[in-house]
Amino acid sequence: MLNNSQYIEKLRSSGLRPTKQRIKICEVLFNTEKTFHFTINELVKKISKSTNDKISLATVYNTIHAFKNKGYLKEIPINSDQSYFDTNTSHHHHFYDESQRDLIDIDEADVEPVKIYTRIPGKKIKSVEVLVKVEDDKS
Amino acid sequence: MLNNSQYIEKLRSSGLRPTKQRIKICEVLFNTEKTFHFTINELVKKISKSTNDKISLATVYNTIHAFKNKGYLKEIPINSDQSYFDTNTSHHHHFYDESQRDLIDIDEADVEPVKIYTRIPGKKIKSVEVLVKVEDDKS
DNA sequence: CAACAGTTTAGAACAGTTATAATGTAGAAA
DNA sequence: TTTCTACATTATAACTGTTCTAAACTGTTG
Ligand SMILES: [Mn+2]
Ligand SMILES: [Mn+2]
Ligand SMILES: [Zn+2]
Ligand SMILES: [Zn+2]
Repeated sequence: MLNNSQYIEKLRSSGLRPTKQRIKICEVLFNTEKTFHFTINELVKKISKSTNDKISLATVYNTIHAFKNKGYLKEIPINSDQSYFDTNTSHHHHFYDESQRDLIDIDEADVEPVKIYTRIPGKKIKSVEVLVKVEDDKS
Repeated sequence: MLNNSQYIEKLRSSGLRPTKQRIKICEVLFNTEKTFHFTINELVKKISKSTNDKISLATVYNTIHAFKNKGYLKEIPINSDQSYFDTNTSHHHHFYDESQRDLIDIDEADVEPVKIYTRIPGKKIKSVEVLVKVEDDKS
């Protein structure tokens, strides 16, 4: 739940001018009670529903990538079909429901911190992500 | 390190007839000292190097997918650029070197088993995968 | 060996993503 | 406020990895 001047700040700090298209994208992404996961296609649909103006795909991709680079969005690797993004940028893990093709957050407190007893010389750890794939109980 | 009759068995049990193209693919995949990770593109290059016959892309994709479905290969979710596969089908985790775009196995013994204290009603866990992204130490 | 079901293949089609270049606009300067 | 310019938007083309197609080919079975 943010107001316009906060969107403008988010855009400026991502190196983007605050245009009306980008502010609309911000509203859809950040003016929500809860964080959520999305594909670009789903986001574009959400945007069309919430405005009469049409925003081009290129603008959506550009804005999403700028936010991702700035750390205002995370990309979640699921498979190679399409990109999944997350408006929850805190450190957390995921269930992936393969039947529903649905990503679900796992609260940080619900996962024992992952301990890794080996390193790669000359490399430092950037992130540790756990993906728990689930399916219908009966199947 | 397997012999031809073992490849034939792998193919048959995957629902595929043992043709010479598919046996060549088996050799490249399974006739190695160590397991390895690959993209389809890398695999096709490896195949061309090890034979004079050309094997079509469609045959490679079909065979890889049959092996994946049967569990003789695993797909590792990294990003949406392309699919990464693994001839190591045992339960293990990965480092992903973002500078080198390189996947590296983490030995099962080098990761504390991941404990998850929450479940999704009606769903059962299919897999738990840890991806540790690393980058050059200086950067 | 004949017959057929399954296989290979080149290339087309497709989907997601990125690039292009003409037109439009935000914001700064005058 | 008007003018100017760097940056943004857009439609659409290009690109890339993957899947599909349909004709030619081959392994297998009788
Ligand atoms: Mn996939
Ligand atoms: Mn990506
Ligand atoms: Zn999440
Ligand atoms: Zn591996």
